[in-house]
Amino acid sequence: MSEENLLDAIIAQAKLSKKQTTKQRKIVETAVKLFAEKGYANTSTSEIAKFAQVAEGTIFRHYGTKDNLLLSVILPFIKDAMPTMAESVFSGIMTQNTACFEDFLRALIKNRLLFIKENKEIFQVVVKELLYNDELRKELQPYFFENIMQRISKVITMFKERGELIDVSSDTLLNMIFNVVGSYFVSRFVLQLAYSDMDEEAEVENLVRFIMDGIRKPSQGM
Amino acid sequence: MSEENLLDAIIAQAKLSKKQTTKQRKIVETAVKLFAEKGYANTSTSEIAKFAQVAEGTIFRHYGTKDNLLLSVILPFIKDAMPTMAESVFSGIMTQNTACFEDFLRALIKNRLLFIKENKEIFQVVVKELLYNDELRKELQPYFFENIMQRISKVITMFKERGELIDVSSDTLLNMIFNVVGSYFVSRFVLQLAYSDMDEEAEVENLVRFIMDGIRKPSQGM
Amino acid sequence: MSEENLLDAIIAQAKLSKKQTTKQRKIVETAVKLFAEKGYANTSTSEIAKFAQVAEGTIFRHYGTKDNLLLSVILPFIKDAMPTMAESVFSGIMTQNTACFEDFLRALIKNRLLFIKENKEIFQVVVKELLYNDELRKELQPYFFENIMQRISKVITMFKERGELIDVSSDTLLNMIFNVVGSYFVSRFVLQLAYSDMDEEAEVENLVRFIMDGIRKPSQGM
Amino acid sequence: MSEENLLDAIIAQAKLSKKQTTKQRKIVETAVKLFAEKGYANTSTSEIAKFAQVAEGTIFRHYGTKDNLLLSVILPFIKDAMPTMAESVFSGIMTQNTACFEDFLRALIKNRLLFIKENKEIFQVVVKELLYNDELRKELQPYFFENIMQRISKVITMFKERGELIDVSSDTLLNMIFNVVGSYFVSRFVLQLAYSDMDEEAEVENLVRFIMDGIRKPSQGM
DNA sequence: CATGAATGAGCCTTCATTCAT
DNA sequence: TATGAATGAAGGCTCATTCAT
Repeated sequence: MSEENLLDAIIAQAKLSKKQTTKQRKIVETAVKLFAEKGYANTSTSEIAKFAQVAEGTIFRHYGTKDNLLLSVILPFIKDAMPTMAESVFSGIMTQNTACFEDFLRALIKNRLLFIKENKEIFQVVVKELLYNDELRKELQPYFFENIMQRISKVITMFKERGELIDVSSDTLLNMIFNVVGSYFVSRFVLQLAYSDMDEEAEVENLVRFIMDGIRKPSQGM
Repeated sequence: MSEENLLDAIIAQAKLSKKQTTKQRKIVETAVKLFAEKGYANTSTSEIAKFAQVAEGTIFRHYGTKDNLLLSVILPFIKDAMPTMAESVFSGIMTQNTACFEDFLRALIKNRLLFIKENKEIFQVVVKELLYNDELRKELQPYFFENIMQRISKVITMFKERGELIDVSSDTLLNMIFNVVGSYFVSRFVLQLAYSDMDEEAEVENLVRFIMDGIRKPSQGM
Repeated sequence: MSEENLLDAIIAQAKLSKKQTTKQRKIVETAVKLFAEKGYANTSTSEIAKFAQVAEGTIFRHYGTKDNLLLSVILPFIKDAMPTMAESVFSGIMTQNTACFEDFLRALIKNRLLFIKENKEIFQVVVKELLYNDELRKELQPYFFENIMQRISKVITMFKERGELIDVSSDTLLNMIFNVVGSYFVSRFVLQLAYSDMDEEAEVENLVRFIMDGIRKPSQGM
Repeated sequence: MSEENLLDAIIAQAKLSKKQTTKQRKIVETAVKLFAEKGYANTSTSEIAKFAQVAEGTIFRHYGTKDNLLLSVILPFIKDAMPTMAESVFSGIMTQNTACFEDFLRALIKNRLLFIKENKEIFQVVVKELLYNDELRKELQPYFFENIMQRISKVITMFKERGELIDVSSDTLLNMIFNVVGSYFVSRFVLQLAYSDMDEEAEVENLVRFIMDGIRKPSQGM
């Protein structure tokens, strides 16, 4: 889980992923499902092999180690989570419908919600392992900050300059937003708490509103 | 991790814990530390025995199974986290300084922050295992909701009736608050992200402010 | 030792046994020897592995559990002990040389004696475990009665109708015969008591004579 | 299970048994029950301690080892089984009602049946362990032969001289009788097979008749 | 005499990984 | 490339036995 540089791994991964055989795809799919269900540590390679209808040796022929299989599950997701967010999301979102920060926030949340809904199981794996596996977290953290956080940070700074946001450091603002949105995703898709009776649209709206305005009732007379 | 009722386990545990040996204490302490560091699944009983300077058999004489050792680590924390919160916190807080919901919220956060700071490692274990271990989560959830959530929910309802909070269901309000505060605790004590340059006092104040007022700058003229 | 049906186990076993590895054969051979020598409960899998010159894991790759290894030793013997006896023995014996019950009995004893002499060690294991292991006995008993006892019972009934045997229920007759023959096999092959100075031929003859005529000296004058 | 001489053990045992505390009796009673139920090898000392409501240490204070506890269970039974049989049975029986061997045999069987019925569980333990435990068997065998077999052998010889029994060596006769009677006891009290619908009286009578006369129907005309 | 905490060797089993086919 | 038999280290757990109290 440690050795070398993560980016190298990503690149190596990319190379391999070109010629993915049917069996390889089956292996990764099965691994995702099982890791999501029971966690990486509680899933054995023999189990993966059985459900993927593949010999156990085949897994190791392609991925070398179980750790590496985990990376092969997680990295493409991370790779996708970031640049997608970066490119299509930002530039795309920023230009048109984003008269104000609230619009940007709403668009961002909707965009990520869609992405995660389509990758629910991998999201579960990533969150669980990021929390559980210190090594992995340490490796991914800097990469994560540089790509996502900084980018959003810039947007926030921009809107702050426009005077739309309160006078708190951009990092702090970013953090608050990230926490609220992140904990929403986690409790919904990982913990799978069914607390709310709102529909999704309303939930997003509520999230946005909460972030923008908090919970205090505006004094009537004003 | 499944069988039986959790409350029974708690009771049984309480009974046993009366005559705790020095070795028993040592075992639990070591288990907490190692579980926090590397997670339950990645910590072996032989490792615990080694660091606790105890024969491996001794662990099983007292706790029967590794699973049960985990419970012996987690349950006292849970038991403390809830009633303490319930009693001392609520009644104590509610009477004096709680002219408004904001004061209640601030007191609550400070109180729990103190508690978690004093039990940092166990908190890590609890969070990690709650996320990682589905069985455990399912067992603890109802117990958790009934004790904590409902109680806070009542307070929220009360303040809503006083007209201090926006017109959103108490459950939703509770959730939003819980997410913000919870994710603060998690990212600070579990993920150990050192994002902020604020001191603790300021962080709490910022949290309270964020929950109450959001991030939108009040329009100047108003 | 309990779950499921024994016949299923036999069938599953049969399927697996098609492609038996050299190592597998070695494992079973060693297991038979050691179980016979010291009993199932006093033989460790590591010991079996050592003597079979196999990694301990190999045992479990093929047999899953120690219990299952025992079954893999016992079941083929049982399977062979019964149908063989049933078919070849009965029909074979019955037709030609069996003018009377005595001839049938003699042929049966000789046939089984041969079989057990060729499977002495497994016979020891079976007897010991059948006596020692209640679960196993309960599982095997019905199977045993239906296949062996009933079949012999029919023969006995037939000869009774011919008027060759005394007027006692067939079951009781069967039991007496089985006890005499069985205890002969057990004391000779399991307890390994060397009481007799007769040769085998004479022993069988004595057995037959005893069963047929008892020990009372015929009154001279008659 | 091996060291030293068995007779010494018996004597030592006798000494101890004089001042048997309540706890000691409880321990032996429990041990008998559990050994009978699940076999020596599958019964743990902690289990015995639990059911006997005694600390585990207490068992070892009195009996030193688990092996020795087994001996403490078995030896008194053996000691009783033999002399009792020897004295009261033989001399007692022989004089009065034993006009013929059949009477002697009947009396002997009835006497032992009574004894075993009163010591059913210990009998189970003895039989199972004698079969399972080679060491134990080797130790007890000579002792057994010298005390029981020889004594009965003399009686048989006597009746042979009277011309009541067929011309087969006394040892062989003894063996045949022992096998029939023994296997009856074992299948009834150890295997607990409920094959027969006769009452006990009839069963004994049948046993005697079988031993004396076999199963062949006497030819009518003679 | 009785206790029960403590021990550590040994047990059965799992599992990631290797390698000959 | 794919297989699956084989491995052996490591894991959780049991148990007879010891010993301080």
